[in-house]
Amino acid sequence: MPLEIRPSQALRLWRQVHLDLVRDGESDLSARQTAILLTIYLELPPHTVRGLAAQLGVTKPVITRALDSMGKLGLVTRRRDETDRRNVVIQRTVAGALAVERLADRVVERAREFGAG
Amino acid sequence: MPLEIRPSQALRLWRQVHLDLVRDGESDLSARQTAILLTIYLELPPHTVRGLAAQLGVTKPVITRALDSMGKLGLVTRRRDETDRRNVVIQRTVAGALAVERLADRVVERAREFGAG
DNA sequence: CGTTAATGATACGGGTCCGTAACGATCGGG
DNA sequence: CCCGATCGTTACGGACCCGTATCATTAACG
Repeated sequence: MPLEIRPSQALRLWRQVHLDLVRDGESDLSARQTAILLTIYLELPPHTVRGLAAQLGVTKPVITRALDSMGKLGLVTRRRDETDRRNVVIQRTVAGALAVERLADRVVERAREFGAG
Repeated sequence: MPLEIRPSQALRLWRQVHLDLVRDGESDLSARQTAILLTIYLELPPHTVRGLAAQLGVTKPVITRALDSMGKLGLVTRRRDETDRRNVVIQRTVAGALAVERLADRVVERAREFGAG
């Protein structure tokens, strides 16, 4: 059972959530960072720098830097893979899970406000 | 009749659309710019720098610069208000309307793909 | 008029992000 | 054992964005 949504509803939803993010000062995350964060929290582990770069279609430094900044915010953590020490495994954090959950609630909340548009 | 959407659906939708934007290189727009663009195309004109700044809760230079860059991309245009030449009226463009429409279709398309999640 | 208020644009210093290229660490196969 | 391949990181130069402060232009009003 697909999720039915009209173009005008989609646009109003997109605008309102972005307005919320800007106003609450949570617009620190770029589109890339958002995609990375949600991939980490929605897709099955393990997540590596290379894997994320491939999924997003960007270069590895982009992932490394995004992990740096999101790590500073406490949203993710890195750990060396002991079975193959070349790899780095990206791990979730409590703060990151909360941030993702907050975003979901925001979208759900704003969607509910919109009647037939 | 509100738009019913579950948190997990919201997150998958948010992730997938952001992934699309990143992969197609349309992630040039920051969260602020997205909010500005959609405000211009969804809310009733006229739009001024000051009005947009107030709606977003940001300073005027943010709007000026966003209009500069979005103007370079052809998404919006500025015109002096002849009745009060201090004001600048932000106007829509064909390219901007197409970009907004494309975003809407993207969201609708991705939403449709998601079953009960 | 002249003064005050308001609008949008600009200058500046600081921060972040980008892609390319190079690097050190680690694995694996001959 | 060593050499190539792979992984993630860092260096570099350039571009963009931010907020504060300031500016020129225009309007409003005494």
